[in-house]
Amino acid sequence: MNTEPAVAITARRASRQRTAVSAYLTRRTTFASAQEIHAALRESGEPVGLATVYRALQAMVEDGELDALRTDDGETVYRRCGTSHHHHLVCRECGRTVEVEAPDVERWATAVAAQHGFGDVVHTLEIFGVCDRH
Amino acid sequence: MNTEPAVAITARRASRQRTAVSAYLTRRTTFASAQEIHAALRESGEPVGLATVYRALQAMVEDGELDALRTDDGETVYRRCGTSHHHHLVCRECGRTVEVEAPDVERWATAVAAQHGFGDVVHTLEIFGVCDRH
DNA sequence: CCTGGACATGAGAATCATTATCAGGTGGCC
DNA sequence: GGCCACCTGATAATGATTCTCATGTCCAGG
Ligand SMILES: [Mn+2]
Ligand SMILES: [Mn+2]
Ligand SMILES: [Zn+2]
Ligand SMILES: [Zn+2]
Repeated sequence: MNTEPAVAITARRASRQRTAVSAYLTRRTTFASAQEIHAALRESGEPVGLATVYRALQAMVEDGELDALRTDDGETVYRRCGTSHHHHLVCRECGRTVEVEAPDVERWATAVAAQHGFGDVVHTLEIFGVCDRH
Repeated sequence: MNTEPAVAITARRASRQRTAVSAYLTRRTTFASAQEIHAALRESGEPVGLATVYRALQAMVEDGELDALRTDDGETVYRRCGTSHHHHLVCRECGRTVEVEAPDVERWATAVAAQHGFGDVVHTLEIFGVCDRH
């Protein structure tokens, strides 16, 4: 009989590059794009190939270590976030980000979907504004 | 003295092409991408340049005639929508879309932003699921 | 420790949606 | 009809992301 898991658990291997990307996002508190991370690491003397940055970010998102969101100018940005479901309040000026929870909204989203006969529901919710440091 | 408005009011001129794009989105009930619209119009024998499709969509969004949203595979899709503020419940399988209003969520978003000292707030909220025709 | 081989890296090419160019067309007020 | 600001569309450019593939390197087993 087959004792293998249906989907192989992707074994990640340690490397200087992945560590560098991960460490960068630990230091950083705002969302950052792959390009930005690539430039910053190169700057700081620990160069990592751009493709590798993309791969590292992708892996970390899959592993639930990072949240990703697409800016309206088409870049995907990443941030180390808490593991429980939450949304973001982001400053357009400085990028300052607050994680917010919204149980009422979660309930509302589920309920309105059910009312219209929709199942298997997910939602996206982000709030953008200007923080009080401006 | 200067009697001109600070920003010129963009005068839109009528054209077969704009009419075709507009009409297509009136017929259609689900979100559609520029590429899709371009192909459909060519198919139906009223060809419109791709750049023109993009320009028409852009203008209609500016004029508040269309809602636009970015799919997670990076395409922007457009839909003729109601003019009052609302959000979307979209079927992943067939694209069926329901416009939903959520005054509680609006209030919550404003309140949570204010609590954290954020002003000039906007938010995005979309719900995706699978509708009951599947 | 050693080693095989699966996994990772990175330079560069490819992809693909979108935007910019620019030469030629046209709607609409006079 | 004529002017001309605006519009069109073929094509090139852009830019983020992904793919390729030859080369490097973890690390589980031995
Ligand atoms: Mn987060
Ligand atoms: Mn809408
Ligand atoms: Zn700020
Ligand atoms: Zn459906």
